[in-house]
Amino acid sequence: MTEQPAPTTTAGDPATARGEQTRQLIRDTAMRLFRERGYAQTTMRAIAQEAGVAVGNAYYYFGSKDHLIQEFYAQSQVEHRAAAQPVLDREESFGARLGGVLHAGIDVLTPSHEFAATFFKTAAEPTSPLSPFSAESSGPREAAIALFAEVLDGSTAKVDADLRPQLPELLWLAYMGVVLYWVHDRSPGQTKTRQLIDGVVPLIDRLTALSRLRVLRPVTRQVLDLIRTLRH
Amino acid sequence: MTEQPAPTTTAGDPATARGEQTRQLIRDTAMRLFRERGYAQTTMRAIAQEAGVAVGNAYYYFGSKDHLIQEFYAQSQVEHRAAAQPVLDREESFGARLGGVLHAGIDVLTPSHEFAATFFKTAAEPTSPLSPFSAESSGPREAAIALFAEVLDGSTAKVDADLRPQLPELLWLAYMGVVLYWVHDRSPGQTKTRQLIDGVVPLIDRLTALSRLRVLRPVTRQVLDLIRTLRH
DNA sequence: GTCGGTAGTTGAACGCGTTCAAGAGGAGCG
DNA sequence: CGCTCCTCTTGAACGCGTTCAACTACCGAC
Repeated sequence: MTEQPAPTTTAGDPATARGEQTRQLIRDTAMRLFRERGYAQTTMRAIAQEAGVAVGNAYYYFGSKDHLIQEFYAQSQVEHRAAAQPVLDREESFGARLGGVLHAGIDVLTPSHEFAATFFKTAAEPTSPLSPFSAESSGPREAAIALFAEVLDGSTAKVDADLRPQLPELLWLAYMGVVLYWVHDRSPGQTKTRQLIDGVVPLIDRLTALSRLRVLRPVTRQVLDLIRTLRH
Repeated sequence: MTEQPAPTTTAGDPATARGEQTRQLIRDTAMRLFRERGYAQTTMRAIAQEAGVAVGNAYYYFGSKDHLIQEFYAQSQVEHRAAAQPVLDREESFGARLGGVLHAGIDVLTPSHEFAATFFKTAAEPTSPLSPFSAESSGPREAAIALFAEVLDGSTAKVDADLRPQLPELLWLAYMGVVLYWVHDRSPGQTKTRQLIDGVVPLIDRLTALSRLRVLRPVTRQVLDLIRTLRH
């Protein structure tokens, strides 16, 4: 408000237009209210009022109330990546890296558990741009998959050569499963989800190791063939 | 309307009260409109108008628009059970029984693919009574699990003794996974889902058989322990 | 028969997400 | 300085799901 207009761009961001401040203001206000009151209890009118703009103005920047969720989604992914860094620096074994990264993901999401629960409803709709499988979410999704590629690449694990290129995406899928469980997890502090991670990580560790075993080779092939078939 | 009141009950149904006809009328009208126009495009006003009742009357029988979905859910389960009967009568091998029952489930759902897609959004919300894991859905859920128990019991399959009691619920869970894939399946006629079933059934078949193998015994135990831990 | 109570029914009203025609503000140009 | 154009902003209005106070119809009791 009292700030001078700043000649065309504020920082090194080339996308910064005139209304960029308003965009961020609305986004931040929305995120705060979502966390404070929950998704359903936060009205677009309340967001606009708290941000000091008109209702329609929010719709100039965000196509719908649901689109505000996508901001949360993208933001969480960035925080997840940052929270995972120490783990990736510290750990060498596949299991420790995977477990650490999964726990880091839940760490980041934990403050928003209640709110995230209601928003996953929207994310589950296939036609929604919010679906983690949708084209609109490809940015955060690929960043997440890349994170799991780092988990694998930096580890000492030995994996079946055919399985290896598919594994990062499968790990991401497993992470989505963990998040799905977490969303439904009613246990205090979501302890069960932590147990799920601690239980499923050695399992994945073991299975990836076993994938090189001769007896299981046909099964491994069967799985990989199926995945290739179902690829879009 | 022109029907005589019928002394307290119509048939052998003890729950048949005065308004039971209205209830069924509203439900059937809603189901029809959902299929014709989709969930979001069907308004409560339209349902009421087509059924020839007031809007508020629909809310006397169904707590919300979402609750109408639960009717669909329950109805689908009954149809699934009926469609599975021939398979259970005919097939003896575990794989054929499981595959047949999974295909039967998708068969039943297929006419409602578009509508079901939007309604799964609501089902995914943990707080919703529509969630397949919720207490309110326990009826259809347990019926579905019982169906998969029949798949197993009537088959010639030999399964690890510790795994066996858990398997029906796991198979139901796998079915939920298939349905989740089906909901997102954009391929014409949902062919990919059919491929998923055909691919995943021999896999499950193989894995259950392998569960008795000595090398895999520790893994089997690990999985079962985890499941027991995560049970509510 | 009539009278009370419950089950069933009504539709106007509320708050919500969303739309849109109208306007405000500033940059570039003559 | 005035004009134009484009970005940004406004708030009333729309249709939706949902609520609720009021009303009606019918059954059992007396």
